[in-house]
Amino acid sequence: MSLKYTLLGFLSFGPMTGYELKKQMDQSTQLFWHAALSQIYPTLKRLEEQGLVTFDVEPQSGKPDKKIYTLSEAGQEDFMTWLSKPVDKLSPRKVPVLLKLFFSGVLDKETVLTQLRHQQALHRVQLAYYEQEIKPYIEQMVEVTGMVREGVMWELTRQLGEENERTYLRWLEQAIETVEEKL
Amino acid sequence: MSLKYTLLGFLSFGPMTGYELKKQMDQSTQLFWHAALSQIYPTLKRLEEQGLVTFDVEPQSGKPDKKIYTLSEAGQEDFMTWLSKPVDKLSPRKVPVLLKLFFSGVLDKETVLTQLRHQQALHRVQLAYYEQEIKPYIEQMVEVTGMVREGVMWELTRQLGEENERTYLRWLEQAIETVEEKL
DNA sequence: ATGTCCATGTAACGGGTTACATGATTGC
DNA sequence: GCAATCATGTAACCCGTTACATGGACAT
Repeated sequence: MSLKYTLLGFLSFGPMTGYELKKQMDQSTQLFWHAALSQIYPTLKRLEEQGLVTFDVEPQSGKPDKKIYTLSEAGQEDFMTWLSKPVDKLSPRKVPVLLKLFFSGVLDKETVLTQLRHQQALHRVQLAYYEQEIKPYIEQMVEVTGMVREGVMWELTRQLGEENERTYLRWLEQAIETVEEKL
Repeated sequence: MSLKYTLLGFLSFGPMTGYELKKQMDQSTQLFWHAALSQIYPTLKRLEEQGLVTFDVEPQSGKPDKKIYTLSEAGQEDFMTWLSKPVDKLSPRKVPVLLKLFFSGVLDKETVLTQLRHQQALHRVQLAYYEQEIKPYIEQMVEVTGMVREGVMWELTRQLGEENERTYLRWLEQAIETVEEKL
């Protein structure tokens, strides 16, 4: 359901093609919402059928013609209604590693430590990504577009991501110690 | 795919019915893996067809007969193979609130603050749940079953959940301040 | 030569949710 | 009287992933 609003949301920033929407998502919301092109294209089609977006075709040679989507008035309204509504539930997560760790009491110490160290590597990369890629990207985006209010919210979501990674890394150190001692 | 291993995992603790498996999940893994009964029953059936579990029927009156599932040797093997394998990717998250906040630059200050305060309430409840329900539950479980090694891992996953909630709450306070000042 | 970027899509499949169906017992 | 607990399941649907298909431009 929320892919719909991701697309409407980005289109509220300006007209775009499906391909460009995908790139936008990859550079920003992919941390809390992502989708493949094979899901985006049919969804845009459906949104057009529902009258929430319209599109113009820009002919190209050698590539398929561009379909540039624009948010309609009905789409803008639908989007704003969704946006203003408070979220009343915590979103249930699915985290395969935690599931594995939950059952890892039967494993020997070394296998669990390997798993934890592996996670450390992954989360260090992710933290660096938040600090070194996303942060400047947002700053640049705000500068170029002048979207200051939006920038405040973008930066807030980025900060949560960064803090989550720090928490995870702190926990991993603690977890490694605990496993070394007690398992 | 991981529901399979959740079920095999709990069955590695001992024979159980589908209904009991659901209860186990609700009291422990639901924080990082959950499922409805309407998904659990067909999955158990499939696992039985694949020879990973077997079941005995315990007749009852007034209720459907109990189907008590037991992990087979093949199931045990499959489970252990999965368990030992390192997880090599971060699991992509989908967090509707963050998506909403990401696009909330167009909203007025008060609407965003309402959203954030609402989140505060939800996460305070969740934190209390980790501290006051899950923690004693794990302790009691270890005492009753003597599963000390497993208990170490259960407690570790709980601690991450708790820390995540604390991080979220800290971030919310910061976010509220930022929105009050800058939006 | 090989791979990535651009730009569109379809088809098959799998995972997961919601709704529906049955029916006795226990607690408020 | 009404909801929750126990205990099983099926059917329809939606969301999302993987694989497949096309084909030129440009970089390594």
